[in-house]
Amino acid sequence: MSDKKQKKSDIVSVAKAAKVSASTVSRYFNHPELVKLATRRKIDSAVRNQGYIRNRAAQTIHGIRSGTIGVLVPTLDHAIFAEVVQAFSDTAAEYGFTILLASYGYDQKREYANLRKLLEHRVDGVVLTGLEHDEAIFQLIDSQNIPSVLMWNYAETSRYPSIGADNALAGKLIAEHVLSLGHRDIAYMFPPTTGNDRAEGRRSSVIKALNAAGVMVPERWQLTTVYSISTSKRDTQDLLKATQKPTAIICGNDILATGALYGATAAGLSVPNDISVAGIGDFKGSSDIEPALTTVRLPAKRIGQKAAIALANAIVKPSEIVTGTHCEPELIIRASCAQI
Amino acid sequence: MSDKKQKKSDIVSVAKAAKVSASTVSRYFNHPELVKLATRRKIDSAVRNQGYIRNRAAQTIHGIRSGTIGVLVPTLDHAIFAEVVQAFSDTAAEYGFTILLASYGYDQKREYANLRKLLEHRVDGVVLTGLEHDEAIFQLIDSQNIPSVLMWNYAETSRYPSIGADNALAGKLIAEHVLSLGHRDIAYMFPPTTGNDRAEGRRSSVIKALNAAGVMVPERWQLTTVYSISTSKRDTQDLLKATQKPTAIICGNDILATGALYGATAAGLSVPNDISVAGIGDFKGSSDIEPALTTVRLPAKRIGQKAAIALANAIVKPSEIVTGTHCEPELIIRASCAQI
DNA sequence: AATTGTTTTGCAAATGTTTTCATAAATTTA
DNA sequence: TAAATTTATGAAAACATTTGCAAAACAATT
Repeated sequence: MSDKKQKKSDIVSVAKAAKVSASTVSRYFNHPELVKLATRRKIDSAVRNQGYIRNRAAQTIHGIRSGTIGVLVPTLDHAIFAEVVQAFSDTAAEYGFTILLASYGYDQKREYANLRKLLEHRVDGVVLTGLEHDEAIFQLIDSQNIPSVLMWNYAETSRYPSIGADNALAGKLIAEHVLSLGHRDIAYMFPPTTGNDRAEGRRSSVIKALNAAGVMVPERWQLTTVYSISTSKRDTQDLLKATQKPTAIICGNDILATGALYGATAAGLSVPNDISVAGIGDFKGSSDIEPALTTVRLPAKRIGQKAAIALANAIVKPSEIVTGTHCEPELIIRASCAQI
Repeated sequence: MSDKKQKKSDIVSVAKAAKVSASTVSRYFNHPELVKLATRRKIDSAVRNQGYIRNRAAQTIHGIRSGTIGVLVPTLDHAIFAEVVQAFSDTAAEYGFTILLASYGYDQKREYANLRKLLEHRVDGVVLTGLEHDEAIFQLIDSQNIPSVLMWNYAETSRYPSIGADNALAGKLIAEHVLSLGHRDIAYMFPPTTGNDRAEGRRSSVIKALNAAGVMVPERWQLTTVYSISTSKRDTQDLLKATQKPTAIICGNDILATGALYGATAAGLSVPNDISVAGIGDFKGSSDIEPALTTVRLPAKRIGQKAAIALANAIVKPSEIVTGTHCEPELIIRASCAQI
């Protein structure tokens, strides 16, 4: 139809067509109240039949905001991160921002490289996942002085404002719940915690709570298992082959807990009669599984939303200081844990 | 440390520090082989201690590639899309591209608006999810003539090259498998199919295969259920309250199938002895659930990778034509379906 | 040492916008 | 109706780069 001369249309070609100057067209987009209604209409139709699309890059060059936010996550392959990113992206979109996404697979080198890429694109702000990052990462962000927030975890004294749940608290909640049911022979299973301060926070607080109650977990019952149902199922089965069995198993996340549940069942034990299983996270299927999983809810959606709001505000009004927000984890008691 | 004068450093300040011209610095980045080793080193150190980060926006303005790819997905909240995006993003990153992500929640209006945003950022290419999209979307992409691919679904005659699985084939595979086990009283459960050509393709081909075998599914057994384990569990329970029960239930995806499994169990039936349950997708947990789910594998990871490769190539060598790729769905026989 | 060829470099124009400042047009006031 | 305001528009500079072209530097050949 309006192929014109194959030339991509720019602001001046629109201006020509509307018989106004480029400045006016620019104003039409950025400060429409400054241009007369009649002119506005002329421009409007010119824009339309040229199929003109503004070039964000050209504005960005002026130090104007790029309208993008950089999001750095370890992986999208864990439902919980996908959920948090989804919520973040939806909310950021309401503020007119588009998401520049990079994942680094828990690899600090890649995280740094990805951050650089995002900065090359002049993102208006960045979100990192978790509290702890390579010092180089913080320095890089500082040097560019753009707003940034840490999401997923919360701590009062984080390097940047953090919006998330206190993982240590989550660990404490579930450990104390299991203890309160009378369990003393307790195993636990966590993912590898290198470069993963979420998991580490949960783990150490679970241990602390258990120790505080005088419960020492024998080494055989301290499992480290990659994030995968099948692996945790297998590891649980192995664990339960021994004659000495724990009466409860606390898992670092609901994926592991799901695997543990299956593993226990496969080992011929009944949950929660023979053994209790607890998770952390309250993932999507956790309430529907049989038996429904006792866990601690980490409000992923809320975290994503709040993080987006905080960052968008920080970008729009750079003067106001952003503060972190604690999205409280919540103990969710279901059927997979029982009184001993 | 090297705060300099708080001024963000640009190519000329680097040039000054290295005592060369801006052009040389530009070449240092884009065509390093054109600059002498000694000069390269001078520039290198200037870049380092100024903490200079290139401005992609300023290059993009020259019609040079922006180094970004726009990814449009309905939502990240379905594990399967998260997985495909993750694979896409990883592979695209290997080619030096960063992902500009937008999700539209199956809303065509939002999909169009998001696409416009991506184009404003001058993405070098776009990926859409699924084969069918509003005509306006195709027109918009055409008008910008940038390469684009459709991922997730495959069809030989799609509007743009498609990289994905043939959903109709997936539906056929599972339906014929269930039929081959001798089932004739078959129920099915699909998500709402408006704006979701994946689900629609599966649904109609399941129906076709059943009809071809002379099986008519009574209206009561044709369920439409939103993507959620709890809903599908409830719907399944309701379905199984009637005295007339199907001997098998075919589900449009593994989430629904998981719910169906739980629902059947909750209704006091044993899977697969009393009733068989089949899914489509082979999601992460599907092999670990008890009983393990019979399903059709849609190779999400492979699809994401191949789509990224195809698009990256299309961007880098615009002359070569991109062709679609069929990533074959594969029947995965596990324990949830049995001979009648 | 002069000539030729090659490799490096710098200058200046170009890219698509926004914005400041000045001017023109429209509106209000006297 | 002229002067004073206010509102709308345009010209040109600015933004951070890239690139074509030409000059400079260096190396190789006579």
